[in-house]
Amino acid sequence: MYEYDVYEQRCPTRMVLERLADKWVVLVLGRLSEQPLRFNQLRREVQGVSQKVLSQILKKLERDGLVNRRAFATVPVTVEYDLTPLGRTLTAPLSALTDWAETHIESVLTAQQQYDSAQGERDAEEVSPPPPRNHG
Amino acid sequence: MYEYDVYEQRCPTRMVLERLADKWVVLVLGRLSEQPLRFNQLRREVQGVSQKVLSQILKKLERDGLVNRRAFATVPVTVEYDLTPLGRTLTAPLSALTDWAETHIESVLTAQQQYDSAQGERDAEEVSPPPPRNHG
DNA sequence: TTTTTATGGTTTCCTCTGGAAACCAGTTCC
DNA sequence: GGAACTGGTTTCCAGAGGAAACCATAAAAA
Repeated sequence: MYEYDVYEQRCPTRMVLERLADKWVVLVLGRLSEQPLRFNQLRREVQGVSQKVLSQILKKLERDGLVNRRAFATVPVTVEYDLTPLGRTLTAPLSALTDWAETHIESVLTAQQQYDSAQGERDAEEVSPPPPRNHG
Repeated sequence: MYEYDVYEQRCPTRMVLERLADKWVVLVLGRLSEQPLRFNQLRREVQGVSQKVLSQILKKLERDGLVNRRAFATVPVTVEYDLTPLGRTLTAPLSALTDWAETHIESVLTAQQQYDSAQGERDAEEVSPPPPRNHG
């Protein structure tokens, strides 16, 4: 509806897409969709995130209204993160992505092997002779 | 199935997710899902991509078996890109992402404004008194 | 004739982000 | 007296991304 279009460079929706289309964001929101987690729990679950990036991401997600941050006055301070109702509406779309990765990984690996092994043939690249249509 | 898990750092599915969870990849595949496009057509449609990044992405997507590249021996060479059957299985999951961005953009913008205007209050941050559970 | 436009890229340069690791404050465990 | 836990911030460096130039070729425009 309206004039929003992610393909336009300055559209706010583009900013949102840039936030979501990030490997760490997908993984963090995926874990939080299962249960609330604390900072270091998240860090261990999402293998490979640095502390810096994780805290940056959580801050941005909180600002976007996708993640909720609660601090408890325990001995070492306890901070718990969980999804907001808005963040929950992302669970299905994002898990569709990770699901796709896990179900089609074999096809992708096969394609990569074929591509790599056909390297020599592409060096003698053959272009199709007939022009498809004019382009001006 | 099996032992694939995107949350493990060295899992091949993680590599695939890293390819998909990229703003340019989402936009490129989104346009190609509508119709085959040539290089410069894509460049104009996906506003903001540099030529370098676009060619890098198309090469990787071709290697992953998601995109098909065909060259025609026209006067200036014509190169056409379109989705493979495997790439087509990504159309629904990816358009779910862009659709989310366009339908929830208002909520996100509102959340950002609230977050920014409540900046002063968070400087005097109040932690919840009761500890939720022990953590060791 | 010279300039401009188009094709599809590659290469160079520079900035900005991401990752690794150190550091910080406070308390409990050994 | 350290070591380890909590949740981060800061520093430093390498690598990725964006802007722009460059490449070859040909048609169209001036």
